[in-house]
Amino acid sequence: MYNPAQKISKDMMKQMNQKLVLRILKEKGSASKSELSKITGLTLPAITDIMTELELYQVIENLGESRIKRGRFPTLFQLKKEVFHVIGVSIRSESIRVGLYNILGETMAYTETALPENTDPETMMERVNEVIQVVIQKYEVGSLNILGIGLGMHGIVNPMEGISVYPPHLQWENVPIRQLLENKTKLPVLVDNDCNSLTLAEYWFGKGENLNSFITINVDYGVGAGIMIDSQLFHGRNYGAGQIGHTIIQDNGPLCSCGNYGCLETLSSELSIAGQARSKIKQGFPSLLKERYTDVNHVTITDIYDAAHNNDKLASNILEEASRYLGIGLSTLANVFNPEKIIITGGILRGKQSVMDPLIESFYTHALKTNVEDFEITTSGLGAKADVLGAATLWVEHVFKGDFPLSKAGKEGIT
Amino acid sequence: MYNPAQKISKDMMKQMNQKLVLRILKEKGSASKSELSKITGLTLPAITDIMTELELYQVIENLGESRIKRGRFPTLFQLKKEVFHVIGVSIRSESIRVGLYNILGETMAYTETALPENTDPETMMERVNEVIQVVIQKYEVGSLNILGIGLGMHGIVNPMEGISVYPPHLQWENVPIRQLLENKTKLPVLVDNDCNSLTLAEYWFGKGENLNSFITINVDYGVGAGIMIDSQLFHGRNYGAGQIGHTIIQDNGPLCSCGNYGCLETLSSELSIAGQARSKIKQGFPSLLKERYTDVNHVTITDIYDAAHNNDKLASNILEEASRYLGIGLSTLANVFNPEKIIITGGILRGKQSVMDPLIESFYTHALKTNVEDFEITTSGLGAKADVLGAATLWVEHVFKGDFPLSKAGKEGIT
DNA sequence: CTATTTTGTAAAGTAAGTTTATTATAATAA
DNA sequence: TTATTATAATAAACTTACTTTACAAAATAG
Repeated sequence: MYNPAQKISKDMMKQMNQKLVLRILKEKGSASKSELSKITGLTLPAITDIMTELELYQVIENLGESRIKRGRFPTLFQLKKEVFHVIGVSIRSESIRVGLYNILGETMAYTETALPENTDPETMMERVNEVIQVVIQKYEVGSLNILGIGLGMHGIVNPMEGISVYPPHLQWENVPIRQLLENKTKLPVLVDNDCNSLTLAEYWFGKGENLNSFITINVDYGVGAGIMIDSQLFHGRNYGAGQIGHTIIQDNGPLCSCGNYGCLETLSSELSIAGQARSKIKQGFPSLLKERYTDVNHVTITDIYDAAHNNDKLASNILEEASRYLGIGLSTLANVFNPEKIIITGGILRGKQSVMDPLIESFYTHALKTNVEDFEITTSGLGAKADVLGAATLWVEHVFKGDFPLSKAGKEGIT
Repeated sequence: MYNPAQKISKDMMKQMNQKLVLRILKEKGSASKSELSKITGLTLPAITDIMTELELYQVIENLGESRIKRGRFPTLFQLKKEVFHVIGVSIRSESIRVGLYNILGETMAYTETALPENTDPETMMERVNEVIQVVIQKYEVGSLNILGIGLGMHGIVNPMEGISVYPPHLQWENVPIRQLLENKTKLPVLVDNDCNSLTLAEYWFGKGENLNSFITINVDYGVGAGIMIDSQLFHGRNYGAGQIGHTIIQDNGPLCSCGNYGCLETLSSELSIAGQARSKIKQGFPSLLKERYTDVNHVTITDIYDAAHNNDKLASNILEEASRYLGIGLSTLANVFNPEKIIITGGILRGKQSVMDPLIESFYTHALKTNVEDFEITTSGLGAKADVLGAATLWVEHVFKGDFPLSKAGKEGIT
C-alpha cells in the first residue's frame, strides 16, 4: 500500500495536546495546571487555554485546592467521569454480554443472554439491541451521556469499515456489523476483534497500563494474541495480525482445522485439551474423569480443570503438556516482538497453577535470554468479564487517542 | 516503561511538513509547488514558504519549467543530491565494507578489506577509520558534504545509545561503538543492527519502497528478520525484535547453539545446511561434493549451492528441506504480523530456485490464507552489497524522517 | 485577442503556542 | 507585623506555521 502523505495541521496539534492532558488526568486521577505544564512540557498559559476549553465542554471539573509546603495552593482538576459513558458488547460462542461503563472503566450495569436460535447477522444484532436497551433501562438514562457502543467479535474484523470479515464460528462473511447495529440502536458503534479489545482493556485498565509494548494472549476455544506496539494496537495489513494459533510448533504434529499439522491450537487450546482428554480416557487411561461420566463425550474443559485441581494425574499431565507447548509459542512471540510484558487471559486461567507453572517454565526455557530481561509474563487481573470491558474500551481509546476533535466527543454523545 | 508524555509543538509541525515535502521529492524525483500542495494537502502559500526555506538551505534546486496542456507552466524542483552524502560501514564476519553514497542511494565509492587480526573494539574501529579515509580520498572530498557515517553490525545493537550490546561472533559486550568511531572519524555516526539496516535499504531503495509494513529476512550464517511496521522500523523493547532464528519449529529437533532444540536456525541457516551436508557425506551418501574433496570438512555452503545447480541430489535435497523449514518459519511471521510483503535477502539467495521454489511452496502451504491475500514473498533486488547501502541508509532515514530540524542537516554535514 | 485554465505570489488573517510581566497566595525569616 | 521567598495562575504582547483571499503571470483554446 502506498503510504499516504499526511500533513500536520494546527488543529491536529491542538487535538493531540488536549488528549495528552486528558490522558494524564485519567492516569493521575487529578492534577493542577502547574503539574500538567511540567509533565507535558507545555507552558502554563498553553495549559490554561486547554483547560478552559475542557471545562467549557464539561469534560473536567474543579476539585478545589490541594495543600503544598510553600507557595500558593494549586487547584486540582479531574475528569468528569459521568460525562462519558460507553456500552460494551461481546458476542461469544454461547452468549451475548452487554455492559455499561464510565470512562474510567467502572461498571454501571451488566446483562448477559443466550444467543438467538438463528445466528444470522440480522437476528443476532436484533438480540444485541434488545439487551442494550435492557442495560440502558437498568440505569436511568436521562442523566448520562452514552458516547457509543463498542462491539468485540471473534475472527477477523475490519475496524475501519466496521465489518466482520471472517468469523470462523459463524456462517458469516463480510458483514457490515457496525452499520447494522448503528441502524438499530441509533448510537455510534466501534468494532474490533475480541483479542484486540482485550488488549485495549489491559492497556487502559489492566496490567498493560501505559506500557509501550506488550502482548495479550487469549486462550479458550482457540489461541489468539493482541499486540500493542508503541502504545498502539497493531492490526496488520488486512487486520489479521496476532494469529498465533496457527503457528507451527511441532512439524508433523496433529492435524489442525486449518489443514496444517502441529499448529499451536492443536496442542494448547481448550478445545484440543478436551479432545485429548476424551481420547485418552477412551484409550483406557485411569482418571477421575472416567469415574464421573458414563458417556466420555460429555467431559468438558471445566471438568478437566476440576480434576487437575483434585490431583487427577491424567488431567494434570494433559494440562501440563498443553501449557508447555503454549510456553513455546509465547517464546516465539517474545523472540520476535521483544515486548515488555505478556499477559495471559481467557478460559485457560481457570487451570490456575496447573497451567501457569509449566507454561512459565517452558516459556523461559525457550525464550532468548536477552529478550526476557526486565520482562514479565503474567495473568490478567481483569476478571471473567474483561471481554465486555474490552469492547467498551474501544471508546476509551477513541476519546483519549483517536484522531477526532474532542468537542464532538462531548456533544455527540449527549442523549 | 512509562510512556513519556509528548507534546506537539509548532516547530515539530513545521519539521514534519518539511520532511513530508522532501520525501515526496525523493520519491517522485521532481515536483512543482502546485503538485506538492495537492499531494500533501497543504496550501500553496504554505508550500511556497517551505520551499523557500529548503532552497535557502540549498537542499533543493530549480529544474526549470515543465510543459502542461493548459495554463501557466509549473516550475519543477528536485533534491540537490550532491548536498547529502553518507558513508555506510558494514562489519561482517570476514571483512569490513565501506561505501560512499548520495542521498538517492547511488554509489560514489566502495572499498572492502579484511578484518584486523585482533578484533577488539579499538583495533576494529581503527581499521574501519582507515578504510573510511581511503573511501573519502577516492572521491575528491572538497566538493561534497558528508552528513555522517552509518554503521551496521550483527547482534543486538542499541541505536539510541550507539552501543553494540551483544554481538555473538565477537568477544564484545556493551561497546559504545558510536562514540569510538565518532572520536576517530570526527564525523557523526548512526548505528543499528545489520538486519534493520537491510530493512531500511529495502524501504528506501528496494522492494519495500514506501510500504507500510513488510519484513526482511536475512539468511546467511544465521537467520534474522527486520520488521517494518507503520513505515517505522520496529526494534522491540530492548532492541531484540526480529530474532526469528530461535523460533522453535520442530519440538525436539536438533540442538541449537542457544541451548534449545529445533530452532529455525538449526534447520535453515547456511551454517546448518553446510553442517548437514558434511555429516551426510560422512555417512556415505553419494554426492558430487564427495568427489571434489578429499577432506569433507572443507565443503562450504558455496560448494553446496554449486552442486545443487549441477543437479546433485544430496545438495538439492538438503537445500530443499532447509528451505521448507524456512517457509514454515516465515509463515509464522505472516500469521503473526500480517505484513504486506516478505523480502528475502542474504547469502541464501545464491541457492536460487533450489531454495526459493520449496520455500515459497512451503510458505503458502503453512500460512493462513486470509493473511496472504494480496501479498508477496520475494527476493531482494539490492545485490550483494545491500548491507553497506543499508548502513548508509540509516542517514537517509534520519534526514527524511528523523526528529531533528532540517537546517542542521544541511549545515552540520559540511566538511 | 479574449476567455479560460493553471501556477504562483502578496497581504491579511487565524490560532496555538511562547515570552514577559504581573497578580495571588501561602510559608518563612527578619 | 512586615518583608521575603516560593509556587500557582493569569494577562497581554509576541511569534509563527498555516489558511484565506486577492491578484498577477503565463500558457492554450477558440
